[in-house]
Amino acid sequence: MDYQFKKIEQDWRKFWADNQTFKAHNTSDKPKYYVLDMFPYPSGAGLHVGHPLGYIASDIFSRYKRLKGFNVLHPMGYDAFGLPAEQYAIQTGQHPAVTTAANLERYREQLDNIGFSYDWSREIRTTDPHYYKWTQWIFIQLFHSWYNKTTDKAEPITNLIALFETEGNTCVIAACEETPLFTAHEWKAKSEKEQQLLLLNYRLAYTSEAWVNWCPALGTVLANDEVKDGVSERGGHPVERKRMPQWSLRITAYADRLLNGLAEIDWTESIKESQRNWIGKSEGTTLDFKIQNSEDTITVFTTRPDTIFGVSFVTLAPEHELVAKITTNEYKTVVEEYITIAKNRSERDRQADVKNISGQFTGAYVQHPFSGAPIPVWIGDYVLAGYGTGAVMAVPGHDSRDYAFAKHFNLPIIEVVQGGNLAEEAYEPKEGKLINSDFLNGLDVKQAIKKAIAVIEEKGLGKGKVNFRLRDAAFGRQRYWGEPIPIYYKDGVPYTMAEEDLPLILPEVDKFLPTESGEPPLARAKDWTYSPPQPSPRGRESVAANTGNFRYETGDKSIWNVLKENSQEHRKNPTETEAIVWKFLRGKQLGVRFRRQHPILTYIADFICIEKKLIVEIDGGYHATAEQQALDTARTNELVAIGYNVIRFSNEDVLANINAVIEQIKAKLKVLPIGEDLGGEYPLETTTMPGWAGSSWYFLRYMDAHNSNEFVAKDAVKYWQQVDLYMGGAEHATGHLLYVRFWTKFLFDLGLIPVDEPAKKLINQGMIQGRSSFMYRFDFKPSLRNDFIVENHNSNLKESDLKSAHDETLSDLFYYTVENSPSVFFSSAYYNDFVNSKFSKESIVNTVKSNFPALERVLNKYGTDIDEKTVSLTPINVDVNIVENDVLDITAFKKWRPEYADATFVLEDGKYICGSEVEKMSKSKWNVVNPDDIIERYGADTLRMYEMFLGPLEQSKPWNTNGIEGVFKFLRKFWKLFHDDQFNFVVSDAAPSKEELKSLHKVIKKVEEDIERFSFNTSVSTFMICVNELGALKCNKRAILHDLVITLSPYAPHICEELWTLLGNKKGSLSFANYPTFNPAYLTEDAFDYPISINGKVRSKLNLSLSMEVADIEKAVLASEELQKLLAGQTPKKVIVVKGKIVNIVL
RNA sequence: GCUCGGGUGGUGGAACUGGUAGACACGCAGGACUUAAAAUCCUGUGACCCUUACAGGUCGUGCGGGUUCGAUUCCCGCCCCGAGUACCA
Repeated sequence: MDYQFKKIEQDWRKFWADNQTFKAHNTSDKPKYYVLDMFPYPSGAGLHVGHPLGYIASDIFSRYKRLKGFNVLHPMGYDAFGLPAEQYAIQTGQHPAVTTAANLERYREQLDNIGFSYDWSREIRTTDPHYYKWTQWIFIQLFHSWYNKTTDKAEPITNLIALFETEGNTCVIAACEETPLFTAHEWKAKSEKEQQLLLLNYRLAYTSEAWVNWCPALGTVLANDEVKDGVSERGGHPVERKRMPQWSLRITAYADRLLNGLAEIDWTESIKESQRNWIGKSEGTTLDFKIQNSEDTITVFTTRPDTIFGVSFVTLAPEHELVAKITTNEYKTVVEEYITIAKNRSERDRQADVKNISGQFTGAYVQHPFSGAPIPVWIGDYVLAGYGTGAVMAVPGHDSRDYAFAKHFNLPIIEVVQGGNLAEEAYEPKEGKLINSDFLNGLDVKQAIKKAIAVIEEKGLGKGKVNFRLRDAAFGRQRYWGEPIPIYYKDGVPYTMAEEDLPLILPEVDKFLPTESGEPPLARAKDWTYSPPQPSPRGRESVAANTGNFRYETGDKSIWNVLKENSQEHRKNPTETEAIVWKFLRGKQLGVRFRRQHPILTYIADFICIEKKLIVEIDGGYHATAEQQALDTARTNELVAIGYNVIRFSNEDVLANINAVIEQIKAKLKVLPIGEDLGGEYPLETTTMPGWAGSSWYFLRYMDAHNSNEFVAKDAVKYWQQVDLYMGGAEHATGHLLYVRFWTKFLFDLGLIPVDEPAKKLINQGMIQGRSSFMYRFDFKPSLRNDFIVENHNSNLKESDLKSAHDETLSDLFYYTVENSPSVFFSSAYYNDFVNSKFSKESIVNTVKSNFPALERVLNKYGTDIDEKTVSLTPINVDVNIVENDVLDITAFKKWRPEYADATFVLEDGKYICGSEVEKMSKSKWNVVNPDDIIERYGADTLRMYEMFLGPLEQSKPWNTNGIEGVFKFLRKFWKLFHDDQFNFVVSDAAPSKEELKSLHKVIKKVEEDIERFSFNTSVSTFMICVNELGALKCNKRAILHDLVITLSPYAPHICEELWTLLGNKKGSLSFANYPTFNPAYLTEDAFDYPISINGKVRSKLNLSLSMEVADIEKAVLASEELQKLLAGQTPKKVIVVKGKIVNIVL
C-alpha cells in the first residue's frame, strides 16, 4: 500500500490513548525532564494553524528527550477564565461555563489530531473548583504573609504580630515609609480593627485605596486601555480618576529578587530585558525642600543629585497631597481649574500627548537646600503621582522634560554640567565637569553624584534610595468569570475564609453585569455571605492556638479530610428529597440559617441549624434495617450528648407531605432557645481574581494534578522541581512571566517548594501571521458631470431601478447602474502593472470592453470621462482556502461568493493569480488556515514537519501553505524506502555500505545538535538530504532504516511508529527506544577538495589527502599545473593554508 | 525617543567559532513515462557580460567606510522593517 497517512495516524492516536503511552510517573530511575507549553485560552474560534507551532516544537523535544532516556513530564490544560466568554455571556445570557466547555472540547479535538504526546491524565482547567480551590488557597497564604526586609523573604504575618507585641514597629522592620512607628505598648492598646487595618500595610495581598479610572455611568473601574480621551471606550461615558479600595498583590516587595533572578535563568535576552525595563530599578536619593512660611517640606526623588545647583523650580504631580495646602490664595482658582482638567485625563492620555505641555504655578516657594534661594513650586501633569514621591526637582539644563517645561513657561535654565548647548536642548549625558555648583565644582558627574548623596545624608536632607517603576499588581476585577476572592468583611475589615471551606464556588447570578448600584456581578448572588467556622461544631482538624473553641473537633485529620470531601460531594448531588427540603430551609426562610451536608463530629448532618442546635435528617430506605437503626440511635445519642436535637424524617414523609415536615421543623425551632452568637453572616468579597491568577502557579499543579489535600505534594515537587523547558509566546513578557516568577518565589519563601524560579529555560516561538490573498476588482466610478447625469436620468433608468426611495439622488442612481453590472476581476500581474503605472486606465477599460460586452454599454456612454478617480482596481480579500499556490479556484470562488457568479476574470496564462499580503490571521481577512484541513489533506506528520520547516522557531513568519508539498513528498519518499514498487514491505538484512552509514550518521549527529539548539527547520532539511541520498542508493537495509526511524520519530511519530512495527519491533515501543549513538568514524574522510583561492576569490579546487600537513599542502598546491596556469608567471607573495578548510594565495 | 530582534535569489530559508554564499524546499523552465491527466523521475534555475559550444569573466548577503590573506559573520557611521516600552525624574 502507498503511504496511507489517514489510517496510520488514526490507528496510532488511538493506540497512544488506549495505552496511556505518555502518562508520566512521579517516580522513576530515569532523570526527569519537564516540558511545558503555555496553556491556551480556548477561544470560540478554535485553533488556527499558528497556534500549534510551539506545541509541535515542544512535543518534538519531549519525544526526543524520552528517546534520550528521560522521564518526561509533558502536560496540557486550559486557562479558561477570561473576558471573551464573559462578554459573550453578557450578550447572549449563556453561562460562560457552557461556552467554555464547548470551546474546550473543540480545542481538545484539534489538539488530538496533531498527535501530541501529552499526559492528558494530568489535564487542569483553571475554572475547575478542584483547581481554583488552590488558587484561592495561595491567595490566603499571600494574605497571611509579609515581606521581611531583614531576612529578605516572605514570612507568616504571625511573625510580624509577634514582633509588634514585643518590640513595636521599629524602623528596622517598617515595610513602607508611610507606616507610622509605634511601641509594643501602643500596639497592644489598639483595637482589633486598628490592628487589622495596620497589618494591611504589610500583607502581600492587601486592599488599599488606589487611583483608578472610574466610570460612574458603567459603574465599574476601567483599565487604562479602556479609556480614550477621558471617556469610556464603550459607550463614551465620562471617566474620572478616583481613589477607591482595590485588592493588590505586593509584587514590589520582590522587585529586587525578580531582577536578580534573571541572571540565573536561561531565557531569551529580549524577555529578560523587557522584565528589567518593567521593573525599572533606578538608584538615586530623596531630597527635602522646605516650604517657605510653612512647616511642611516637599520630598523629591532624583537620580541626579549632582545637578542640585541647577534646580530652577520644583514640580508636583496634580494629585500631590500638599498642593491644596501650599497654594496661595491668589492662585487658588487657577490651580483648582488646572487640577480638574488634569484629573479628567487618564494617565495614558497624559502620556500620549507629551508635546502638549501644561502646568500651573502655585504661588508657593521652597528654599534651596544648600543656597537657601527661593524656588517656585509648580504643578505639572508630566509628573506622575505614582512614581517616586510625586514631586521632582526640575533641572531644565540637564533633563529634557524639565527643559521643555522651562522653555514653555519661560523659567530660568542653569548650566551645571559642561558639554552641551543649552540654547538648543538639555544636556543629559552623565559626562562632564560640574560648574556653578558650589562644593561640587570641578568634579565629574559620577564623583559629584556620590559626593552630593554623601552631603545630603550628612545634613539629614534626604537618603540614598532605590526606586522601582514596578507597581503593585491590581488583583480585583469587577467581573463575573474569574476565581472568587476568599475574603469576607467584618466591621469593614477583610478576613480570609477558613481553608477547609475552600473552594469558594463561583455563585449563580441572574445577569453577568454590575448591579444597579454599581457593585460587581457577584453582588447579585443570593446569600453571598460567609459564616466563619470558628464556633461551628464541625469535625474539624485540631488547631492548637484555638483548641478552646473547637469543642466538637474530630482531632483526626484523615477523618476530617474524608468528611470534608464527602460533604462537598453531597452538596453537589443532593437526593431528590434533600433538594425538596432544602428549598424550604435555605436562605433563612424559617428565620434561622440552615446549612446542609455539614460535618459534625464524625458524621455529616443533612441539615443543621447551629444557632438552635437542631439537626434534621432525611433517611433513605436503607435506614429501615435494624442494624442501621442501631447506628442511627448511637449517633443521635452522641449528638444529644453535645447538646444537639435531632429530628428524623423518611423519604416517604417528605414525598407524602412536605408541608407537614416543615411544620414539624418550625414547631421544634419554636421551643428551642437561641444559642450563643455563633459568628453570624458576613458579606463576601464581590470582585474576582484577574486572568493571570490561575496561570501563576499551574506548572506546579501538573506535578500532582489530582491532590485534594495540598496544592502539590512535597515529594512530587521535590522530584519535578521546576520546568526544564517552557515554550510560549513573547507577549507574556511582563504579565504572566513576571507573575509566575513572583508566586514561585513566594511559595519558595514559605518553604512549600524547593525552587524559586518556575522555568530554567524559556523559548518564545514566533507568531504565525496570516497570508491574505487578494483579487482585484475593476471599479468604475465616473465623475458626475451635471449634463450626463441629467441625460442619464431621463433616458436610461426607470424609477423601478432604484433601490429605495432615499436613494433617489443622481449619484446613487449612477452607482446603482455600475454596481449592478457584473464584475470584472483582473489577475495580479495586471494589478501590479497598474500600480506601477505600466498598465493605463485606458488599457483597463479597453480590456474590460473586449472581455465583457455588457459593461461596454455603460462605458461607451460615460467612459469618455476616464480620469484619476473613475477607474480603479480594488483589492478584495479572498478565502485562502480556495487559493492554491496563488492560483484561484474560480469554480469554488463562484460558489463561495454567489454575487460574483456572473463575474468575468481577466487571466494570465490561463490562470487567475491572486496577490498576497502578510496580515494578522483573522476571520475578517479570510486568511485563517485550520490545522484540521491540512491534516485532512496531508496528515498530521506533514503538518508537524512543515510547521518546523517554515523557518526558525523563534521568528515570526507568515503562514504559507505553498511549500507543504515538499514535506509531503519527503514522507512518501521515506515510506518508499521500506517498500518496493508494488508497495510491498521489503527490507534487507544485508550489511550497510560505508556510504549508507555516512548518510545515517550525518543525520544522527546533525539532528541531535539541531534539536538541542531548537533549530528544527534545519533538521527537517537534514532528513530530506538523507532520504534523498538513501533513495539514490536504493538503500532498504534494516540496519540503516531502524536507526533512521528512531531519529525521525519525534518529528513524524505516526509514520515512524507504523514502520517501526513493520520492522518487527514491539508495537508502541518506539517512544521509549534508544536514540542511536553517533559514530564519528563513519564521517571521517581521507581526502578533501581544497578550494584554491587567489586574493580571496575561489579559482580552482584540488583534491588532497586530509592527512597532509600544511607545508606539504602548500607545496602540492604550488606545484599543481592548474595553479601555474592561473598564476600566469606571477610569484605568490604569501600562501595561507587552513588545514581541512581552504588555501588562499596572495599575489 | 529608548531597548531588543531583523534586512541573503522570484519565494520560505541555509551557511554553528571569519574560510567554497545561496544547503533544503517551493515556484518556474525543459525533458522522460502516459491515449490523457494525476503521481513519479531526470535536468536546469542569483544577476549581468562573453561564447556556436567547451569554457571564461564581472558583480552580488540593506547603504557607506574600516580591520583581515579572506567578512553574510568582527568594528564604526547611516537607512529601512518588525516587536516591546514609553513624561520613571
